[in-house]
Amino acid sequence: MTIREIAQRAGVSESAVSFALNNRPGVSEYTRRLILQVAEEMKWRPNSAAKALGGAKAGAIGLVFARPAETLGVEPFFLRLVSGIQSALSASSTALMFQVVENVEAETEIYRRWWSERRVDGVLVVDPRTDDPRPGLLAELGLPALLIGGPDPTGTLPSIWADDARAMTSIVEHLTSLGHNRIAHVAGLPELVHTQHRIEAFHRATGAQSVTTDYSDEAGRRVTRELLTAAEPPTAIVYDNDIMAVAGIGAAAALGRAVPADVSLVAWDDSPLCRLTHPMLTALVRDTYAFGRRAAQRLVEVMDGTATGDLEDELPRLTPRGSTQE
Amino acid sequence: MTIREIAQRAGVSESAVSFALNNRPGVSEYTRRLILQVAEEMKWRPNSAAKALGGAKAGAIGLVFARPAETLGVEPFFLRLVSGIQSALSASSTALMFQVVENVEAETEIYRRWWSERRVDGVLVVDPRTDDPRPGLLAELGLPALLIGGPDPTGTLPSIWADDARAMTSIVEHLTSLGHNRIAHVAGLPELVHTQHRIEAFHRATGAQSVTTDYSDEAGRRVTRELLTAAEPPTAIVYDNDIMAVAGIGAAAALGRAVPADVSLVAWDDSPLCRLTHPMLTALVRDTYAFGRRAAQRLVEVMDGTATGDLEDELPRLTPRGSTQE
DNA sequence: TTGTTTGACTAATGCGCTTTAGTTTCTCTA
DNA sequence: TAGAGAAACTAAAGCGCATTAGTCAAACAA
Repeated sequence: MTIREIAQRAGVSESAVSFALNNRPGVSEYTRRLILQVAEEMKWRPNSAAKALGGAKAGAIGLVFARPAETLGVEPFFLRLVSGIQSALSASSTALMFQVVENVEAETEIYRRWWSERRVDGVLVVDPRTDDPRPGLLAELGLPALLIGGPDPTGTLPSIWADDARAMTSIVEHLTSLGHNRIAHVAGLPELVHTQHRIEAFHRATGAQSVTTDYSDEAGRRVTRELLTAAEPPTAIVYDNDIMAVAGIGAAAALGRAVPADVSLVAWDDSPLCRLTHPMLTALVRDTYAFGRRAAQRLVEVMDGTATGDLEDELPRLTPRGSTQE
Repeated sequence: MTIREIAQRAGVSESAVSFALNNRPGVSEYTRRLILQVAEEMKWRPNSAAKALGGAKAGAIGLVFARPAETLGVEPFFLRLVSGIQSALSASSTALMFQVVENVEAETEIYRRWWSERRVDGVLVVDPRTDDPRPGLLAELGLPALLIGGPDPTGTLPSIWADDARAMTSIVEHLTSLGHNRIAHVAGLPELVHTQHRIEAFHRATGAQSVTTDYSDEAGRRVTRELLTAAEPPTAIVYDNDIMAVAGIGAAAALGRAVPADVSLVAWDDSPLCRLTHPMLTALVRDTYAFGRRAAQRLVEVMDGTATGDLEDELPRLTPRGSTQE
């Protein structure tokens, strides 16, 4: 199935076919229709390699997740994000190259490889970090990129982000409006920028310090136990992901504390997990699918130069369920 | 960074460079080393499009997940599998094209597209079904494929599979050895082949019928409630995934039934979820990472013709925890 | 009528690589 | 020492497409 066969069948030159298929001037309306019809009949599809070779476009974007193997894949976040990304990509029939690696170093290596092999036209970068080597590298390589999850502290890459600080403020406000004044925050990985934002916003709103963790259920359990057995235990706890919140609800039960009577719990990020507990977990809901979709759209715009700078996504909203009260 | 520049720098022809870089005969050892050194210095990487265009190999394999948007991504299965696949692929520097779609029809469309655009050299197919349109299509297209999760009922595609029937038997044996004789099985989607295998094995071992569901927490809760409030409630329940088992443990608690004193529960597939409950869930553990790895290796072998037919993976093993007893 | 412009189309080139067909040099054998 | 054969290397073609530079005829202006 090549362009040449179409040309033969239609009795025109290869160039005419190329013009017709790409909606370029140079063929009459009649010939264009004829060619399109023949191509349709033959179920022709452009060979992506040939296209990429000539036009210098790969027709694909890349996404890398850097996670240690053991923390892989508890969160529904990924699939939703990927799924949203693809919903935007399918319009421009762009493919997604996806890779899971152990750490950020491996991630940068993938970027180098993809770009030098011209496998992708751009990449989506997730989980911005403090002292992140990726923006610098990507700028140096000239590989178009969009940072998902926060304005680039170095100001190098364009980004799309949700306002974690305001979201944290809204959680704290919800809790204080319920009468809580001793609130704790079980944060995630300290090296992530959005963790910093949450911690700072939490500090501004409550004056209290957060505890950082590795997002694991184990950490959620341990920190909850420590908090609840302290001299002045908090009356409300905010967890940076759903896994820790679920672990926390278990730890509270094991200590004989009633949720929400003795302590209220809030999970950052909703998932079916939050509805599996008793009581169900109050959660901060984000539309990750839509987020991924918008991110991909924005990357496409960045790639063809029609957009630069940062784009703020909609604010996550709190969905109160049984785990908060008082 | 093209092969031509390397040729110029090294003072040889482009062909010589190509021979050297691909370890083909036709250049002396001395020249080969020289060329490799120059390539190394210039940090050259082959342009994947050019390579694909000439050699008709895309250097990538494909993986499609067909899931309705709302059931996306609670399971850790996916990232683990992908991660394992990539660990095998990185050796041959093959890329992974990944796509999430709504249903099997969309999945077949992706296969058509990928193959006609020559974006992939082969695909991994997951979740074999009864009346599955995919093996037929893939055979017709001539797109190399490996079925993950069960021998192809039509005998068309080579596959890699774990023995679900024997695994089910081992679970039932474990439960009967604990003294249980009224066992129920909350199965997953009835159209999946492995569900059928489990149901049949369960029937052979116990004489009882299974209940099929959509894997959701909601279904797990509902079925558990129905089972436990029946005239002769089971003393043990086997769930086809972890989500339903967790929902089940909640439903049992809501009905005032103690686990494992009143009813024992077993989850098919382990995950951190199973350790979040009280008591922790006895689970059937599979090494999904290794499974993915082996699957990718096998697909590579299938693609270059060194392997055909089915490959049985290791048997999942039961890890008893607090939820089974008596 | 002649020259110019425009539209429709074709020929030819190149993208970066692999591969086949040649060419040259060197080594071995009789 | 001539001839054959192998080894090392080069030249050239081709993969499928996009793109640029032509070609040719019809339509237009002077």
